[in-house]
Amino acid sequence: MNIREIVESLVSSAAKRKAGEWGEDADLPVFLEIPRQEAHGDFSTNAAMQIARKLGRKPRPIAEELAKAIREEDGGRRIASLEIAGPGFINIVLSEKAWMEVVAQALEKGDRFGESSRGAGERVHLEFVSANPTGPLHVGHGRGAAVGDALGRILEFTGHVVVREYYVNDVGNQMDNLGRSLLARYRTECGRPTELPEDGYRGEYMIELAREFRADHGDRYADAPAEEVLPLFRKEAGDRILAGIREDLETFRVRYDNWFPERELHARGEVTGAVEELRGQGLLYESEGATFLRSQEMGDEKDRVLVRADGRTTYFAADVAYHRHKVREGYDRLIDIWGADHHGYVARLRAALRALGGADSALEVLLVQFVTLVRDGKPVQMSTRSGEFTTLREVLEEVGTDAARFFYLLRSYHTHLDFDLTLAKSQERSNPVYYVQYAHARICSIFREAEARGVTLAGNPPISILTLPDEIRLMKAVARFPDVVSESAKSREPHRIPFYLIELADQFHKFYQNHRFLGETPERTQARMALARAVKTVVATGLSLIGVTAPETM
RNA sequence: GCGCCUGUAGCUCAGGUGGAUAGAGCAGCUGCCUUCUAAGCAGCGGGCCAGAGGUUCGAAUCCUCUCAGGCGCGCCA
Repeated sequence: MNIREIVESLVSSAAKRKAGEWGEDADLPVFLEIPRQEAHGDFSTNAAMQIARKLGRKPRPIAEELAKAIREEDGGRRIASLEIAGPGFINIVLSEKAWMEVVAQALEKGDRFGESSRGAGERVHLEFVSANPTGPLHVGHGRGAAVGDALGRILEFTGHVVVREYYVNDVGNQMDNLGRSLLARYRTECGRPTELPEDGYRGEYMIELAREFRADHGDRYADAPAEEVLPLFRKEAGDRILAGIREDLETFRVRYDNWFPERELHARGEVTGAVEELRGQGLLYESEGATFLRSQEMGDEKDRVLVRADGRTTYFAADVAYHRHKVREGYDRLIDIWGADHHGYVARLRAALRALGGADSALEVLLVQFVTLVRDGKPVQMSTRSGEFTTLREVLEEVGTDAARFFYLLRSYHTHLDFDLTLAKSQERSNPVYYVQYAHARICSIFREAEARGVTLAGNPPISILTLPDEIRLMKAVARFPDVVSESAKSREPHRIPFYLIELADQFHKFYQNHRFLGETPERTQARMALARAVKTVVATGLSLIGVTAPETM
C-alpha cells in the first residue's frame, strides 16, 4: 500500500467501527484528497460530511467522533495531528517520521518503488497504432504509439500481465490499391509513364519504393500484365512499408510482443467462423445480396455489413474476428487505442462483441485526439490528400525520441495536441523534458562530486535528522509517486506521470538552489545524499514508465 | 441533422468519488553564478473556468439547453 492508501484505510476502518454505533449507513467508501493548501494538512477527507448527510445529522459532531476514532486506529504511529475544519473536513497531518519511512522504503526498493499489485495479474491485451502498411507512420500515429507504449509500461508496473500487439491490415482494397500504385510508379520508373489509380497512394515514398523495387528486380515486370504481377507488387509494397514502420517504432523505443497479420485470420477461417457464429445467434440477415449484422438493436446507429454482395467479407468482419480471437486467447481485458477519427466504429464493434457472449464488457477503447505540429507559433501545414504529411520519422530526427515521447504524453489524450517543435528542441527551463532530465543529471553530478571527495553513501543513512520544511516537502513529493502511478494505471492516463515528474523536478531544483547536499556535517551529508538518491530513483523510474531516458550528464 | 472529443490567464495546458483562496509553463518585465551543472532559482503582472438555467451546505467538476472548434456518420480501412 502506498501512503495515501494506508491513511485511507485508517479512516475507513475507523468509520467502519463507528458505523456500529451510528448505523450501517455510516459505512461509506472513504476518499482522501491532497489539499491544495499546505495549511489544510497532508490529506483531507469529507467522510464526516458524507456520513452526516446519510444519517441526517450535523457534520461537525460526526467529524469530532470520527477524528477521535481515526486517532485511536493509528495509535500515534503516523498521524501527528487531526483538525476539523470548515463545514466538517477532517484535515490530517502526518508526522515527519511517516514521510521518512516512505523515503527509506524508496531507497530499499530502488527502481521497484512505486510498483503495485493492483492489477492482480489481470491479463491485458493492448492493441495500438495498427496503422495500415500503406504508408509511413505520421505524427498522429506517434501519439498513439507513445500513449500505448507508456500505458503498457505503467500497467506492467502495476501488476498487470500485458501483451502488446500491432494488428496488420495486410489484406483488402487498400492493399490492392497500394499494389497498383507501386506498379504504376514502377512502370514510370522503367520509362513507361503510367497514371496512378484514381485513389492511388501518391506520396513521395511510393516513388522511392518503386526505385528500390526496380533496383532489386530490374525492368522485368515493366510490360507484364497487371493482373499477373499484382500479387507480387502488393506483397512487396506491404512488406517494405511494414518494415519501415517497424524501424520507426524501434527508433521511437516502442516495443511489441506480437505483430498480428489480418491475413492469418482469413487463412484460419476465423473470419467466416465469426460470421457464422453471429448467424447462429440469429443476428444476421440478407439484404440486396449482402449480409448484415443487426447491430442497431445493440446500440449502434445502424446495421452493418459483414459480407459484401460480391461475397468478400468487410474490414469490420475481420475486426470482429480479431477481437473474438483475443477473447478466445483468454484475456481479461482488451484495450484498443485508436485515432479519434475511428470513434464511429466503437459502437459496432461493441455490438458484435456483445453478441459474441458479452465480451464487450472486457473492451476499452481509448480514442486519441489529433496532433498538430507547431513551429515558431504557427501550425505546420499537412495534407494527406497530396500525400505530403509529416512523418513520425521526421519529427524524431528533428527533436529526438526523448523529447517526442515526453511531448506526446504531456497532454491528456482526450484533447487535441499542439506539438510545439520549437519548444521540444529548446534546451532551457521552458522545455519540460530537459527540466526533468536535468534534475536526474544534477543528482548524478552530486554523487560524482561526492565520490571525488571520497564520500560514499553508507547503509542506514540518518534520514531522521532531515526535519527542515524544505526537506520534508521534498520527501512528500517522493512519497506521492506510487499513488500517481496507481492513478495513472487506473484511469489509463499516462500523462499524469510527466506532470508529476515536472513537479518533483521543480521541488528538487528549488531545494538544490537553497541547500547543499554535500559539505555540511558528515551526518547531514549522508542524510541528504540519501534523499537525493530517493529523488533520483523516482525520476529515473518515472521516466522509464514513459520510455524516456534518464541521462547521467547533460 | 445525429453522434464522439474539446472549450480554464494573451498562447499551450493541468486540475484522482463535487470541497476550502482555480494552478503550471510559455510570452513580457526585474534580480541571482569565486559554490554539488545557470539546461537552474527568486520576484512582478495577468481569470465572468465559453454562455444560460438547474441539482446542494458547496460546482471548473454532475444534469439540461445554447454557442464555438475538431472529428465521424461507406458493401473504405
